[in-house]
Amino acid sequence: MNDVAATGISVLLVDDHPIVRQGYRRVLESQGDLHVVAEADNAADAYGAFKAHDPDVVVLDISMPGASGLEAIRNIRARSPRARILVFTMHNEAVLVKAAFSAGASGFVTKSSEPSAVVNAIRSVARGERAMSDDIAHILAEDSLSPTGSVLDQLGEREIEILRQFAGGATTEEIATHLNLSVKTVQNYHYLIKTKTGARTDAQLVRLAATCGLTKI
Amino acid sequence: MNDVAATGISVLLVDDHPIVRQGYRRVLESQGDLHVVAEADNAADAYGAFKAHDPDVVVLDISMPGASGLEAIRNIRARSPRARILVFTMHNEAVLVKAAFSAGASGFVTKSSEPSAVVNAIRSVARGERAMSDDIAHILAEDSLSPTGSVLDQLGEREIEILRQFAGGATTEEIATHLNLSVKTVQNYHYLIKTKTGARTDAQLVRLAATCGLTKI
DNA sequence: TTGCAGCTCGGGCAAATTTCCCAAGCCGGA
DNA sequence: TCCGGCTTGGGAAATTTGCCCGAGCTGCAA
Repeated sequence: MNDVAATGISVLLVDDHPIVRQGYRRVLESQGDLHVVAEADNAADAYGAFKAHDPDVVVLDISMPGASGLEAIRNIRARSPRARILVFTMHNEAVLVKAAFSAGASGFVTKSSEPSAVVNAIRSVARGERAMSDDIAHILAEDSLSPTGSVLDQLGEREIEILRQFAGGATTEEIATHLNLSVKTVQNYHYLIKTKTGARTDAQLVRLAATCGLTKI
Repeated sequence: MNDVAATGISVLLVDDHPIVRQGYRRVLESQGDLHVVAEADNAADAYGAFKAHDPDVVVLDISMPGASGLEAIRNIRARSPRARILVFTMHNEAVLVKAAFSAGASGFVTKSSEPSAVVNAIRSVARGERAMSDDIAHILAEDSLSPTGSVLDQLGEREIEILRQFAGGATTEEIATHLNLSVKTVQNYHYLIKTKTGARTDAQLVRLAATCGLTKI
C-alpha cells in the first residue's frame, strides 16, 4: 500500500456506468489528495484492476449487472485481506448494508450523501477506519432497535439479489444468466421469496421490493 | 431561451443524488459549450428551477423517489411546451422509454452510454432534435411500436381497470371475480396489456402502472 | 471432533398459468 | 351498410408454479 500521507490516496472506481465513473473521477480528483488510478465496469474486472494497481481504496457500486457486487467484495478480500473497500450505492436497506460489511466492506455510503461526506468516507477508509454515511447509520440504528425487522431480513443474500433483479423487470432467464445459475434455481428462489414474504402475486413482490427500498420505480 | 450559438447550452440537472449531480456537472462543464445553470434533486423542485433559470435543456433522471419523473416531464411541458428534456437514467425498458417520450421528453439516454454520447445527445436536444442512445434505439426498434400516443392511451377502459387491479396485487381469479369475468378473459387481457405496452414481465407492468400514476406504491 | 442449522444450488413432476391464435357479439362512426 | 374497435371467451402448446426432494458448503456450538 502506498504511503498515504506522502502521495495521497489512490482509488479504484468500480461502477457500470461510464459517465458516472467519469463524474466521480472528476469530483474525487478535484480534492487534491484523491487520485483515481483505475476504473472497472463490472465485478469480474474489479479484482484484476485491484491487483494491477493496488489502490488504497476501492470505491464500488454493489448494484451492478451480472455478478453481485457482494461477490466482488468477497473476491477481492479473499485474495487481498488488506484491501479497503467503500461501498457506494443508491441502495439503503439495512440487510444490504449488513451483507456488505460482513462480506468485508470497510465503509458504506449512499449516493444521497453530500460529496463531502463521500470523500471523507474515502479518507476514513484509507486510514483503516470504518465509515458510513449518516443515513446508513440511522438505518442500522433503527434496524437494531426494531424487534420485528424488515421483511427483507428473512431473506438470504441470494434471495435479495434475485428479488432486486426480478422487481427491476428482469425475466427468470435473464436473472439466471446474470448470476450464472440455472433457470430452475432462479425459479425456486422466486417461489421461496414469495412464500417467505407472504406475497401471493408477482405484483405484490414488486411492491414489497419497492416499499423496502430495494427497487426504485 | 438563450442564444445557443453565442452563449453555449444551459442545462438544468435533475437527479436525486448530490454527488452524481456534481459528477455530471463537471463532465458537462468540461465540454466548454455546456453550462449547468441549476440543479434539482426531486421532481417537485424541477419545475421551479426550470422557471427560474429557463435552461436550454433539462437533463433528468426519471428514477427518483417519490413523485414520478414522468410527472415532472409532463409538469414542465404542460407549462412550457418549448422545454427540451433529456431523460438520463439507468433504466432501459421499452415501456419506460415510450412513456417518457409520450410524456414530452425530447431524448432518452442510458447511463451505460459513453460520456461523449451523452453530451452529443444534449447538443442534439438543444437544437430541437430528438435524441436517444444506441441501446435505446435498438430496444425501441425491436419493440416496433406505433409511435403515437401515451402508453396508457393504447389501452381500453377494461384493460386499464385490469392493469390497475393487477398492479395493486390482485390475482387473476380475484380480478375475474371483481369484474364478473371469466378467468380466461382476464388472462387474455393480461396478455394483451403486456403486448400493447411492450412489458416483458409482470414486474415491468407494475412499474409501468406505477410510473403512469395508475397505482401508488 | 462431531453434529446441527442454514444457505445455496438444482432435479422432478403435477397443476396452473401464460402465450398466442381464433371467433363472435356489440357499438359508434364513415 | 360496412369497417374497426372493444369486449368476451375457447383451444392448445409452451412455460411457470408449487412443493418436495437431496447434496454440498459454511459457520457455530457442544
